[in-house]
Amino acid sequence: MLDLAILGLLEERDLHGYEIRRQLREHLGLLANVSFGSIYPALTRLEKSGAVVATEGGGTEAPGPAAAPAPPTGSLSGELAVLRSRRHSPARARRGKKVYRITETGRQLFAELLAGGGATDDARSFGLRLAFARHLAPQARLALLERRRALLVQRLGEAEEARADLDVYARSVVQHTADGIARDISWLDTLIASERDDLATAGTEPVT
Amino acid sequence: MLDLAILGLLEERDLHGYEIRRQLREHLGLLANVSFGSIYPALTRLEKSGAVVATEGGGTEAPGPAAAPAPPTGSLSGELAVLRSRRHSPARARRGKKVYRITETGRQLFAELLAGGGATDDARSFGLRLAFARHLAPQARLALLERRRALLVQRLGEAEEARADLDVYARSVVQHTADGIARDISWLDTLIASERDDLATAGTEPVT
DNA sequence: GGAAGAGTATATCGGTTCGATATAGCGGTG
DNA sequence: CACCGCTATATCGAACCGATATACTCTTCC
Repeated sequence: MLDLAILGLLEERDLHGYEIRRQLREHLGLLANVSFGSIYPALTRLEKSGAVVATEGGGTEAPGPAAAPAPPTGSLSGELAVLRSRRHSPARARRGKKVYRITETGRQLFAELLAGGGATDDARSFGLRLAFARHLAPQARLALLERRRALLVQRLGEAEEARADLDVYARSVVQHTADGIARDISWLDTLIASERDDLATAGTEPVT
Repeated sequence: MLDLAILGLLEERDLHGYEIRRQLREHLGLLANVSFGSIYPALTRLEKSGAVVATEGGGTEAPGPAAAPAPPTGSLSGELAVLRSRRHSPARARRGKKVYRITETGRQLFAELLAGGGATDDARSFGLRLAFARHLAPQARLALLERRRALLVQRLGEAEEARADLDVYARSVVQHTADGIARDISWLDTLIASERDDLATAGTEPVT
């Protein structure tokens, strides 16, 4: 689900496809190494479903190397300005750069995906969800962590049942993977403890 | 690349689709949790390319050399299924059960995939390759491990470059992932050392 | 000054995998 | 004997990837 990742980035600023990919690779490269063959179809998809809108931005923005296409905070007027400039100066606009903005529908979808909506159990989805967990309510965050923990514990149990007649290499791979899951679980434990701590102190000491 | 996994299993005994899935889940469940939606197309694919042949139904064993579908030592359910089906439905083999056998072409393909033929860099492919590494020549095994190690070291380096302005959650995920890669590397180191050791003792002490 | 190359940007194609679903024979149990 | 769960094969749509095509812009070097 890279819809989640895209919406998460758009939640902070408007971006175009190329920038989205760069940000993902730069910040979450180990977690989500996405290709254009995924990004652009995903954006089209999201646009079709109304979660984002594309503004044909030919914006004469600062052409610096790190030029973030984020418009000034006056969002509506910015949008109009872009449209107007597009209308008035036709041809240029560096080959139809499409800047995407998240909509209200998109924010709802994001919240739903984040909370575990179209729940896919793979590590990447979870990692992505957790990476955007600051957009989640504290108790939802805790629920996410605990759901993940329960899943991993179950998986580990199933794996332990049938550790069978494997040769050295296969056994080593399986053992290493299992160790990795155990490590994930104890990592989750520290996160869960920290969350609980936050909840408790927020509850008992509302004033600092 | 689950072609690799399928061929690897068929390398040992003839199997049908359902059994292949079960074996994969049972033995390598953490590594390759495959669904039927992948298995059957893959088998069709492999059959079309001549890597495997399908023999309709239960009976008719051992016309070819050495590849009897049921060696008596295993006590595996596949064996039992074959025996059961043979006992209860002699000629018809319950709704066209297709048993697949690997061909010489298939063995070549397997060797090629194992050595890193259609090289995909994901963890699963590598895990699968290593799990079947006993079919590999010692130096090819070593090369596989070292290639993987180099890749992971590079990835880790790239990730370290850009550890930037992330909030607690995103940073935790990224850090945890990076730690996992570091752990993978040191695991590979022990495997590499072990392989080198084997090579050395095999070289200097050809007689045990 | 202009050719070459690197970087920015969007898009499509074929192929693989997944999850869900359909179908159907079979064994055992209430 | 009717039902349930297991065995077994198969297909569908959607998602993702890697490769590839296209085209514009900016810098660099001769």
